Amino acid sequence: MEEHKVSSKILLIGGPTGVGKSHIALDVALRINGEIISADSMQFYREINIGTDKVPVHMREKVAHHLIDHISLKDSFDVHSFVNEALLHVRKILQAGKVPLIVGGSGLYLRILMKGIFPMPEVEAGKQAEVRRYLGEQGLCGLYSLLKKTDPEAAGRIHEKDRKRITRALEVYILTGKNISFWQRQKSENPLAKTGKPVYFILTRNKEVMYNRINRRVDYMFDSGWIDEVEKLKEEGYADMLVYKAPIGYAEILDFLAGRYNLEELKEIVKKKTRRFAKKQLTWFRKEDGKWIEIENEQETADMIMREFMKFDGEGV
RNA sequence: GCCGGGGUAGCUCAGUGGUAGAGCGCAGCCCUGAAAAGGCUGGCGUAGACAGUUCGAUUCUGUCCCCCGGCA
Repeated sequence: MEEHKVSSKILLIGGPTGVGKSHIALDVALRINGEIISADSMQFYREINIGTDKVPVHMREKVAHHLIDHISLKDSFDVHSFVNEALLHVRKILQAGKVPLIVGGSGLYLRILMKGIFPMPEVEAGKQAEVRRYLGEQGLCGLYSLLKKTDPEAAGRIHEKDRKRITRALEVYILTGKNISFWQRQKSENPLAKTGKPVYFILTRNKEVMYNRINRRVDYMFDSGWIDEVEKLKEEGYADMLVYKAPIGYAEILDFLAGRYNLEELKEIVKKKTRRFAKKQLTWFRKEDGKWIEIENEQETADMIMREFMKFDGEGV
């Protein structure tokens, strides 16, 4: 308790792809003696680089960045693992007397870090895979009626066509003997608030500016050898994993390599998907209770975050 | 110049004698253990222009304009 008085503030920075989170976070981290924890569901993977707009090494040399390149595409990873690992880093950084900055665009990860995730008994990975495989073979209609029977509450919340959520709910029921609604009613565990005092900023830009930045960034990725990266991954046998994990652009480049479309079409598709992704992120972040900042100038934004963060004493933002 | 095909939503196109749809785009939204994933919702547009037939034309007829293919 006492040691939290000194400093237990945790800075969170979220926002859509391409707004400039990484640079601003680095700037702030340098000034407040911070370390960065990535909340980006794709920068975790060490095999994919160019297309994830990964924080470059020269930036990582200035400030420690955690949860980047720490797993392989072959590993399975999810929100639950993220929360555990992120909290581990948060504690370590606080203990070292530094400030943790959690930065990324994966809204779910940030939300769960703030609000916690419901507890569920650990299940054997092999058994889970088996159940998933079984459910994957069933017809959607049947799955949904099974859900209605075993968990009417969840069935009311989940759309009948949302196969992923229906499968997850049923998987929990089969593996634990209790339906997902039961587990979701249990009190959440691992809230970030137990570890420190989080301050949450959400960075945006004017939409037109944002879309222009995305278009330019995609062109730059292609100029930087993105296609070669994918070709090499394909040779190394990662094609299936790229499709499965679905980082934007990778599956599309595989299609391009297979002759499905030309370079110009490929670039257009990737830009379109990225723009749509940014829009989806915006929708997600609108619901979060962080402080919104529309970036006009990165320096000013960093200054503003600094000021607000220093002022912050644990109540509100 | 002649012959044929076509001009309908931002794009590609469907369809109907009673003033129009579908995909994509775009916009909005949902989301708690695969999340850069998964799902839902949203279409009044001078129907190329003008004239005619008709109670009524985007749909039929004529003229003109434009696009595409073939022949000269």
